[in-house]
Amino acid sequence: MVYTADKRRCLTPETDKIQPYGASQAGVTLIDLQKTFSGFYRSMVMKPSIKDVAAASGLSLATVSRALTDNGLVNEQTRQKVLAAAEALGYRPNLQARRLRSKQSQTIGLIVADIRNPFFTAVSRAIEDAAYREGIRVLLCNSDEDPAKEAMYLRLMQEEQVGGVIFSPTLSAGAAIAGTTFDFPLITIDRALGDADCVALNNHEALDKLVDHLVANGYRRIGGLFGNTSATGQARHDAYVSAMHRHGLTPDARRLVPTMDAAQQLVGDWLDAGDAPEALIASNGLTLLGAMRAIRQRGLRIPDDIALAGIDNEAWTELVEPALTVIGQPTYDIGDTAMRMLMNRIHEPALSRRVVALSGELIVRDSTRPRTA
Amino acid sequence: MVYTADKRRCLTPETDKIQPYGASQAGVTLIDLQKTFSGFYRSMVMKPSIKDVAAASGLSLATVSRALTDNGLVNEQTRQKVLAAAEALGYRPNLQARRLRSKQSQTIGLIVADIRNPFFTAVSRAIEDAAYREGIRVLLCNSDEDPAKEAMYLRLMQEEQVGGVIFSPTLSAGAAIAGTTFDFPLITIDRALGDADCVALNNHEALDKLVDHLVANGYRRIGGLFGNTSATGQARHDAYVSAMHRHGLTPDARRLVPTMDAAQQLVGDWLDAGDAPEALIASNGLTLLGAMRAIRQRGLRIPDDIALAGIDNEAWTELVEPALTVIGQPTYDIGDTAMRMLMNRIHEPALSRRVVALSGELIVRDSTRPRTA
DNA sequence: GCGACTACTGAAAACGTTTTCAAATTATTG
DNA sequence: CAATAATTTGAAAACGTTTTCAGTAGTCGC
Repeated sequence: MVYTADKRRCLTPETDKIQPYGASQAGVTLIDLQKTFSGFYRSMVMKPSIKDVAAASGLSLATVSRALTDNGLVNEQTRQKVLAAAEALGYRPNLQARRLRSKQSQTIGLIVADIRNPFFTAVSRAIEDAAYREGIRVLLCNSDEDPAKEAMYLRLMQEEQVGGVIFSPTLSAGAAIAGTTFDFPLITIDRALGDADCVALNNHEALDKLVDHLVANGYRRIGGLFGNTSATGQARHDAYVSAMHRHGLTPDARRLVPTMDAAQQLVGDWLDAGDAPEALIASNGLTLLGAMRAIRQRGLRIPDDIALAGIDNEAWTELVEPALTVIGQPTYDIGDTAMRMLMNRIHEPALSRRVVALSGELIVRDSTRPRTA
Repeated sequence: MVYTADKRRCLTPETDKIQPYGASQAGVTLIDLQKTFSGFYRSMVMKPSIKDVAAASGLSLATVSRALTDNGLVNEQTRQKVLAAAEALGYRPNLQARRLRSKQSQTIGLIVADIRNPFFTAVSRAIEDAAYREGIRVLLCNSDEDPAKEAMYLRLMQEEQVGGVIFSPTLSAGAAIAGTTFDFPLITIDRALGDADCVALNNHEALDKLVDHLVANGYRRIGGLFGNTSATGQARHDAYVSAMHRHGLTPDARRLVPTMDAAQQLVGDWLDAGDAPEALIASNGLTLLGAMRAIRQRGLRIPDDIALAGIDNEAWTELVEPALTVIGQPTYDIGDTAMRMLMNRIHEPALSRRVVALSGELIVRDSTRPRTA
């Protein structure tokens, strides 16, 4: 039996009447026929189902199903027979049917702001490694920091009956999904959200390290650049302010949409205004990049005119001249931990909320050399 | 009715007997109970199905189904009634059931070598944008250039009944899947494979541009670094060789595993050996990075001691000192085109093979300044 | 007012599995 | 050896949809 997209058109009695064929133009009919007989990727034979395996092995559906999935509920000899028959027929399970019946999708969702952000790329790679190790699929979505998209994707995850979701929410996500309960556990990464488990950089410690380092190297007027779309921007901002106060210094923080262009614009204006700080901390890779470009654009020297440090140890930070001092995030660890926590919570839903703060590593490079002036 | 993971344990007669509870330690029993009554994310009521919507609206299953999916097969008034009922009940379709019955998974697969490679990140972002625009899910897999993983993921895609797969195969993939036919169309990106549609950079043109540019700037002894795991490495190598010959120059190409570390090692050895070329072309972002590091490590000046150019206009290439001359790949275009071709082929399976070569852009920067020596 | 068509609806089958329930067989125990 | 338990199997129900098929009501043209 041939299974093609247009099977109906060619095989059902309804279309054996003159009318449909007569009504269609010659060209269309031709294409239809080609489609029908093209063996390029549609196999010509019906794919074997568990039923066929049962018939071939002389056993019942139930037994075959058990042999193929369970472990130990079936006689080893029988199991081998089933496996052999399945192999011979080239049987492949239909995951949709399996999921429908078993109510287990073996799938998790991963909603990140933008996969092009190297931080998320690294994290998601870790998540995927862990997932596929456990035979779990990952559905990846980009929210673009857009609360509407976030809500849509969360709804989608419901429909997909995912077992859980790992998520980096925007600030507004909290309000948007407040009160909503999901059929799956939620683990947030990088940013906190409501009462969901969270794994993120230890922001307080990270900003402490950066400020301490800059102060130790003689900088006093230290400015900060923090994202205004995420709880993390907020957390880093607060940590920066308190670290500055601890040193008896006056914080000078600017909040912005965390994109390269916005940072370049903002830092440019800041520099042009003439009240530029002695050192600048950028709270993520993109804003650090924007800041660097703005400084370069104006022909200023780092760190002599202005020192620069940031968060996210991206490859380029080491290659630029001068190399940039950064806090390296344990990206792979974050993803791996998130996945572990998710698996754990799926099995033990009642655990109380856990927040894991992972330490970043201060990587000192030339952009924050001791102040000479 | 409560649906929890351990429903069976609490409700079936089998476990109402003393034995299981008696056998378990107190702690375990406690956790089980917590799980049962935890409303944290498992909703306490059964999710409404299409059946409930039918009951609520006083219509049949069939009509409700049609109202929810079809367009025009149902009276508009009826449709509104259904929609209202669905809304009131908070109905969400079960995608597994829908897919099982309709045999349409509305899902495509995306198998890339490594999502951490910015090239693939950019491409996959384009693919996902296009996919979600069409209401299609994307299943992302990293093959790590491992033919065994590739084969495994392709089999997985079969089981997922995906509508199609976009794939960046290794060189050996061809041999591995030769003769195999899939139930879905395959579009390869970046690299060719068998008779599958392909969309990639116009490698010949790209290498021509690079070599021409270097020659025009006075370089003669131009070395090349090319990956040995992909058809693309091969294609770029061949294009390089023919471009060199066209100029009457002797090619000096090295093949390697295309990773940063391997490139750094190889270029380091090359430099140490004393026969380093005047200019070096690296065939992708990772090898370019490795080459840059090796050159830096030895304190050599670019381009005075050795000029450097590559393929892939990654953000860092512009920021390093000196900025690097590269061929920028139309990454977003590649993904977008691949998706378009896939959709097209799903609808018209019989089309003959199409290979799309997109032009890259030569971005001239300081690393290939005219030769002064 | 009749036949033919159209627009709409519902009952029931189907999709390919897993799971339940009960039965049959074999092993274990006192 | 009888009684009980454990192991292994199969028939049939279930999962939540879409699709087929058939039917009913309304409309149109003559």
